Amino acid sequence: MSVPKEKKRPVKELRDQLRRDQIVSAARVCVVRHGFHGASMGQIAAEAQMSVGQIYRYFPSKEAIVHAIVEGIVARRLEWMVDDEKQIDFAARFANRRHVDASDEERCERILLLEITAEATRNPAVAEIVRAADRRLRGQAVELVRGNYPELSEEEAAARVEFVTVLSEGSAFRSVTEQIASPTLLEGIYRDVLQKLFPRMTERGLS
Amino acid sequence: MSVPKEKKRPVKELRDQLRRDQIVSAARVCVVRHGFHGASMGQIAAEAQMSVGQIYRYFPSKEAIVHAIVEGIVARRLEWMVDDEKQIDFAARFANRRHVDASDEERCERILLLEITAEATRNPAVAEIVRAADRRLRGQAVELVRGNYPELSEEEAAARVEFVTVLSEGSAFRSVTEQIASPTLLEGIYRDVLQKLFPRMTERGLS
DNA sequence: AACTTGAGTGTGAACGTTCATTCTCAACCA
DNA sequence: TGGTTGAGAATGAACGTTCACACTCAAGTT
Repeated sequence: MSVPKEKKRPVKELRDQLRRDQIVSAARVCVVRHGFHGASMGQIAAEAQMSVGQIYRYFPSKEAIVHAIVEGIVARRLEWMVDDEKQIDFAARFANRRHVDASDEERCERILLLEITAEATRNPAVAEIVRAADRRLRGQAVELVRGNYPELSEEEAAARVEFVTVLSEGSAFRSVTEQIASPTLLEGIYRDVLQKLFPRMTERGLS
Repeated sequence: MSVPKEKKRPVKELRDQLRRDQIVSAARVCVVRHGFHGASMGQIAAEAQMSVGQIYRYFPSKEAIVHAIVEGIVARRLEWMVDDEKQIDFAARFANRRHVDASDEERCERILLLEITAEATRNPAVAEIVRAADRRLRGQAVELVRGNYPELSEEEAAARVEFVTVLSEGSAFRSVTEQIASPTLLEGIYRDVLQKLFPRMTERGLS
């Protein structure tokens, strides 16, 4: 009885994972459209092109889907920072990121981050996921900075990282509402500020 | 028949306004606790210590209450900036605002702003209220800056204002989740950056 | 002074929906 | 045939909203 299982499990699990991805992806669309509480299972099912009951075969509850979305977002933020090819570039990249008319995908990520932050203020489980990711992200960033700027104390590095994070999230959140100021000038300011915080960065980073 | 009415109208309208304030205030509490979609009329009524039906005497719908909350927040942001006693001080004040453990009231305002920004990404009416307030706020700030820094072009002033706004909203949003970095160091960075953008500010502003 | 009136103020049950979740049952492989 | 996969009806709770009905109280009528 165990032999056939061993043979079939891998393909089944792969398929299941694909299905879960499909559901999460559909849920993301619905959440962007209607918010965490506004997105109904019916809408998610329709978007995923399957029946409601089907979804419950892969997720125990709506809450679990929400968690999956949250985990996906924070995971992407982590790897986005880590695999940025050249270490400290992330700061420069962020400076440029803004105002170049973002792809739909990027816009969704920002809206979802907004939604998640709001949800984290009242949903302890979500808050914990966000906090955990935040800690890892921060730790990694501080390590990176200290590698490039050994003269900085850990505290100083942490403060600068926090500042850049504020800049990053602030610009992300503002970019989902209105945007008027000249991108060129604004980018100049970002560059100046980041240059001041990370002097050796721009030599490589802004190419 | 008209004489008694004329005598009673003012007091009635005052009382009605008080009532509306009471409802909005209760709704704010519920929205902070459960989000715009999560807050139910029943909860709001309980919080306001009146029956559900009573609320509908003062507001035509839940949506109307949401609008009232949004308008309250953006109005407060506007006047908060305007009546800041000394013009450009708002930037300095913002630099200090962070990390001094905020009052509950301030925390609520931030969470609501978060909620509103999220709602604005999908509710056109809310989006328009936010946009309108944003335009007024930005206009006012740019005017202020140009008064103090006539050497700046309007575009340059607008870009600096936008940057400060990003900083302000970014710090507000981040302060509702986790906060680790040293407040002192972080404040130093804020000060440096703002000093660079508004050189004549700190002489007065940070006292 | 006692009574009637009627508008204003209040309640909470009821309505029609919609929600998340569960259940049923047919179709389909092996 | 037995286990998996599919759809979608059933369920009960909760939602926003409405409504019928009570209470209050000052003005008007005897």
